[in-house]
Amino acid sequence: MLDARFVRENINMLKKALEKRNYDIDLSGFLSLEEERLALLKETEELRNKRNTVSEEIGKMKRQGLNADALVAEMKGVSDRIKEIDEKLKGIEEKTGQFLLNIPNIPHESVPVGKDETENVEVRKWGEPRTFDFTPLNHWDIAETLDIIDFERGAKIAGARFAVMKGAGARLERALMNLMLDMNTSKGYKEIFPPILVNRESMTGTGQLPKFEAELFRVADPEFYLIPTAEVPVTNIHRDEILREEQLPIYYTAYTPCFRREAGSYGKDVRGLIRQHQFNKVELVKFTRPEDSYNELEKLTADAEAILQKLQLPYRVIVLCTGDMGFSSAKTYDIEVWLPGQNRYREISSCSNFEDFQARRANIRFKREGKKGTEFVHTLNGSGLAIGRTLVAVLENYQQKDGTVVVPEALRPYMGIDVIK
RNA sequence: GGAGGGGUGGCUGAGCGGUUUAAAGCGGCGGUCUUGAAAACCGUUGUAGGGCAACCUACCGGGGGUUCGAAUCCCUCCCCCUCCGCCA
Repeated sequence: MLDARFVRENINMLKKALEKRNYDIDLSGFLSLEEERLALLKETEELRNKRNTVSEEIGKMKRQGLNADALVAEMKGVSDRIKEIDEKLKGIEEKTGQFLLNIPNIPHESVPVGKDETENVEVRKWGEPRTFDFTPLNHWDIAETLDIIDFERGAKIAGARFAVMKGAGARLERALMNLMLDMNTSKGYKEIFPPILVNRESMTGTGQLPKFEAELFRVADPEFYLIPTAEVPVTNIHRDEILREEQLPIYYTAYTPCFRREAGSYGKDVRGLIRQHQFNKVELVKFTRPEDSYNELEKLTADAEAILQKLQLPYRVIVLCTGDMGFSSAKTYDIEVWLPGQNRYREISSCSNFEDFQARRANIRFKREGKKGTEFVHTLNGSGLAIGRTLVAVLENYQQKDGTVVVPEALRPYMGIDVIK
């Protein structure tokens, strides 16, 4: 969310930013609403001031046994007027609040301008895609032969976009989770295991609500939302808190299952593990001082990359252009891993700096040493990494001609075997 | 699921319709004293919005109501604690 005063004072800059992001939002109504709101605010505050002083006076008179009926009658009128104005204010604030909640973040100046994903820019590449002396298979074919992922039974038990992991498949899922958490915690990230059902306030705090309700699973009674990413519960750990400067930066890492409706993705990635309603992910979350956040974004991205390097999986890093960025983000790097079965790079991690966008919504502030007042922290997060997609990458990159899969060196202590057969 | 108790400033904890602009203590910060520290003593101590200076307004779990006036009374929702029941 952007600050109302900021929007008021930077309306032209905001217009340009929205154009770059392909957002068509009419800003003209906002300014007049704000004008009305501030005028009403001034009026009600003046009336309250009058009521406060006169009410005190009435109290004094009554204690002295004097008659205060005239003042009481007058204040009755003042109170009615206050009520009337507050009613109007509430209506206006409802409108401006909704308006602000639906404005996306402003892209950082270093983000390339572009209309959609075709204009994202590659930043770097790591590793050489392996050359095969046979035609590499898709992971679902590999998995079927090895009997380690069961899509049919996943569909029977739950539905489309669900899978059952079996034997070495289940073990591989767990091995990846442990490797990632071990690597992240060794770099100073504190391990968190949060609730995966959360309330409405938390979803609003990180920006999923109110705009993206259709992409979430919801439990009806009592009402909860299933998290689409650990970003939600972990960022909300510090909702409505004032942190001390010396606590920053805070690094958290969390494994959680993630749940996504994938509404509107019909026909996309219908086969395999790439796009599931339920998937596992290890997440990295940071809270930083504003002046540190872009440096921390580079470090966070590098920490996610380190896992792919450890697994010897080729990847590239791209910076998302203004037209392809997420709603809450000011800058996003996607890490894409090489998938021989699809002969292309696929997203395996998304690392973003939200600046103070989430912090303002979730009211996460900090106090500088020896300075008056508070400031919003900057929040960042990134996958480190999506486990299901990493498993796909391992299967496809380490497959052999005979249908078996070599276990990457780094995973052997966790798997207890060298080859999945 | 049943019964009861409770949510007040960084923490503990009073207040239960108008000298409370939220008492007191602890903690924090500044000062006096001291070679230094501790103790003692004095002062200070939240957040947000509006004017951006004095100042004003709001905030005692959230929302609504009664009243000239609400932390205090009423309604409603949420959360926490204790006991019973059930149960990983």
